[in-house]
Amino acid sequence: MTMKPKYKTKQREVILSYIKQTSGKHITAGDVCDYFKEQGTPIGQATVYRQLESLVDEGIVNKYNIDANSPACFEYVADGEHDSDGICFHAKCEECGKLIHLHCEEILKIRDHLSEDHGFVLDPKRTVFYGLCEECGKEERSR
Amino acid sequence: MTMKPKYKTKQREVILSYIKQTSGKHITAGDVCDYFKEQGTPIGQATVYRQLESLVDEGIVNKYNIDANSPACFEYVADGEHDSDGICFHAKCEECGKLIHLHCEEILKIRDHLSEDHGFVLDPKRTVFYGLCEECGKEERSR
DNA sequence: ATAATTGCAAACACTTTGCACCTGT
DNA sequence: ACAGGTGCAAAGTGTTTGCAATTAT
Repeated sequence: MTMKPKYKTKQREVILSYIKQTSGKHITAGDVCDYFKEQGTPIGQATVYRQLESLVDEGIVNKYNIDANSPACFEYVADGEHDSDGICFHAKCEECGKLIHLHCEEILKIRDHLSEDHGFVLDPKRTVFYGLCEECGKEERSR
Repeated sequence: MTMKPKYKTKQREVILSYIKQTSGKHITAGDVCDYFKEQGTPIGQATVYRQLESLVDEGIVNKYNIDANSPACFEYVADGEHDSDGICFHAKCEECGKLIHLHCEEILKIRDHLSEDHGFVLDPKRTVFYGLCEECGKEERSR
């Protein structure tokens, strides 16, 4: 993984540029296709999937599988977070969809535990903690 | 959720019984279909999906969406664990696809941390740790 | 020149649905 | 009797793939 693309194509450029524009939001492969179709410069869906895949491999974009049967979400990795050795984890609220960035130390302990006791090398780029955020958790409890 | 089924059918009985037998393992809807086909008592896949769905609604079975593009996994909720908030976490190897069950205590700490320090209520059913398993991690390093 | 990328359409895998028939109550 | 369940086949989704044409180096 993390292999560089060989050629710099028009499609790659505009897809990356679009995904940068939408920083902070989650977009799906379909969103990308739709966007370029609307722009009058459609890109084949196979290309979109392939480019997104390689952007993920390169660590430029994160991919989240929210759940089976809903399309995968992609999100630009904020500048500065690249290659940061996985200091940033993400937690996503299942209720409101909010994405929380976890930069804290504690989280790293789980990584060490998995590594030491289970021999499992955790990949923070791909791992998302799902659950309920503070607000939504409160609502849930008050019901 | 947690609505009771109306009728007690043959299919429901045997599906539940099979899923109890496989406690501790993850099985897919396809596994269930295959099993009964091999037994010479096939059950329509629509029925399997529908019954699994209601077992999940009833809290008798847990469903895990490991990732898009691989089938959903089902697992019998061990007696006594019902409603117990789920003690089992999962780690999936990005390389070989192996799924590891994490039943250990340590993992629960992350849950407490997220809850106490971030107000985030982690959902173990939905959360999957991605990374490299022991074997694949070794291979990676030896390259 | 030649290796990679594109894009179409077809293939795929998993899951859901429509509907006529069967079963449990 | 009749609500509910079954099972087939068909439709739906999201994603991947084969391959000939195109493009970047």
